[in-house]
Amino acid sequence: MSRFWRPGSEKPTAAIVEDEEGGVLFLPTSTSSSSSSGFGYASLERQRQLLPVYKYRKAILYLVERHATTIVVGETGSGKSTQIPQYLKEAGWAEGGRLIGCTQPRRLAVQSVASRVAEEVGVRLGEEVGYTIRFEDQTNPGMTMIKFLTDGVLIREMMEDPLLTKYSVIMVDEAHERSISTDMLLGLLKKIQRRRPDLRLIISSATIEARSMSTFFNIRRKNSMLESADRLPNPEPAILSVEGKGYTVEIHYVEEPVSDYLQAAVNTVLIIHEKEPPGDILVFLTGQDDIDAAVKMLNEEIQHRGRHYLDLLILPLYSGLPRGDQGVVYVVDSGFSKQKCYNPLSHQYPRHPQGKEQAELGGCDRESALEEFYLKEMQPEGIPEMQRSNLVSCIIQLKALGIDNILGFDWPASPSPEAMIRALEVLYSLGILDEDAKLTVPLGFQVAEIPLDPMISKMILSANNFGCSDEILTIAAFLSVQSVWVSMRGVKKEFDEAKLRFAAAEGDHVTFLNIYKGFHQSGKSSQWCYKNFLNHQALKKVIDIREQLVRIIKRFGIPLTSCDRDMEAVRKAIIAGAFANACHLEEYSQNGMYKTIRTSQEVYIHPSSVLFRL
DNA sequence: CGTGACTCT
Repeated sequence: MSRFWRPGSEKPTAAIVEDEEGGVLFLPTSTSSSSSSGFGYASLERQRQLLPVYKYRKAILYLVERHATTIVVGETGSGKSTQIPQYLKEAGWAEGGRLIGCTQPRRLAVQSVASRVAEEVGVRLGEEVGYTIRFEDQTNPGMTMIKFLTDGVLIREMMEDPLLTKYSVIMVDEAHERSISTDMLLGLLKKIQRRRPDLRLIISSATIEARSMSTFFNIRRKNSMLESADRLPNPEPAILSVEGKGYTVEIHYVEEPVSDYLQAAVNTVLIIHEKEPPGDILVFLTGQDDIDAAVKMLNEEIQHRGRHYLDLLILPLYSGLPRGDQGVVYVVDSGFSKQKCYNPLSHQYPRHPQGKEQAELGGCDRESALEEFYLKEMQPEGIPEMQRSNLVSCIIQLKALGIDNILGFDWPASPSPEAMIRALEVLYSLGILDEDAKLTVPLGFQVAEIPLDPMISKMILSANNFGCSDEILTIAAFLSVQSVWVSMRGVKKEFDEAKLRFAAAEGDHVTFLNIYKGFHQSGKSSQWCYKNFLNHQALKKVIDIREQLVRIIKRFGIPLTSCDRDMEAVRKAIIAGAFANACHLEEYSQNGMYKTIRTSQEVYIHPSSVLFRL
């Protein structure tokens, strides 16, 4: 390896341009804009050097040394996520037992980036290079130098260590996604920076939202600090733009809008398989049900077409599944994504969230009018999630970190006062906050420590009064996974029968207890799940969450007690947490209409409930 | 008779 630039040594000779906001902007010095496609069988080291980010190695290290915050803008594929942490380690940022942290919004990304980096560094995952996600800590204290983690885990770590003293640098990746936890993390890191001027932040983003990020992180230091200012990093953020992708991307558009986007995506996959050279194909769809449906459709096609379709291996990939291997060549992007939209007054999620009526689809050979549509009409980013979400969990976490003035918190995107007040109301009515909006003792602090929706946490803590913590922990774990039922297309009758085997007259919560019992008796068998139309993966997650909850309540000194068949106790505990959602049946309604007590909102029992039409 | 946005702790 050639020489590394170390912090404190002479600055690199790259083109530096002062930008209007006082940050430093590096422009690419290389004139060759050619991008190589594919890395062939080059060595790992050679592959690293071919990544676009490699040209900016010195610049990045220089900026991180000199600036408290560095904003790195670069397209997917530039190598930011895998390379920058390694550059930092090579430059000495992990020396003296310090950690280089790199956050990702999703668990899958944490695992795959971490294992790639471990491979490049040439170490076993979990040693010098590790990762932490919920239920899985692959780090070795005293040994780990680069640690990948979800931003949610880093926020949790702040409860133990509010200034994150173990970290010398924290890189927040995918900041352009503006997820609740990323935005919250950015706000908290800004606060930490005031107390820890030595901490370096790297904000990594795929889009030029860099300017607003830069304004957000621009902290004016007080005069009292001027004396030591020459030893401290510049508080004004630096912006660095990484040009290039590292591989070529050809984009093809459909010529006309398609009526069935799923069928169109499936057809495109078949065309690529038939006509293009071999390679893995990644298809982006909006959710688990569409993914499962597409897998089924493709497998049926393989059955029909036979022969040279038999080597087509169809694999689903979503959060609920274990990680699949990488190595993608073709991408089919349906252009649709699902978003939540929260109304603080009605507390409802609209069934059809805002979105484009027409989808784009890669795969055909010619450019078309739809390309223009794609470029003009499809917004790259929407309203940050923070501004369209229920803030109950978010507020309680900030409170637990000692941030009392929620309305005055410095958010990257401030939520509406209505949404904040609604969340404060709910927390107050649950007894989690007092009249001064402070966490109550012990309830509020305990709720903050439980990694669940505060309503469910309240349910758990109330269960102690009714002697049913055993049952309520099971119910809480079920309420924390998507759905334990597998999606059924075409086998409705058998599905309904399977469900009836577990159905309880008391409702869905008690039904969960029956499923849990059955799953345990089966020895957690996946065969048993398959027979009963249950999602094995989801039930294993229920077990994991339940185990985590058992550990937490034991720490609080709450015993695990069962009420046996006393479902009255279970119902009382549920109501203690969920009373804000109480409704009453409209007596004269023909169609089983209920109205919420709080706002007289019309509601109906969901068709997936065991109480539907009873 | 008739449905379920996606993450994260």
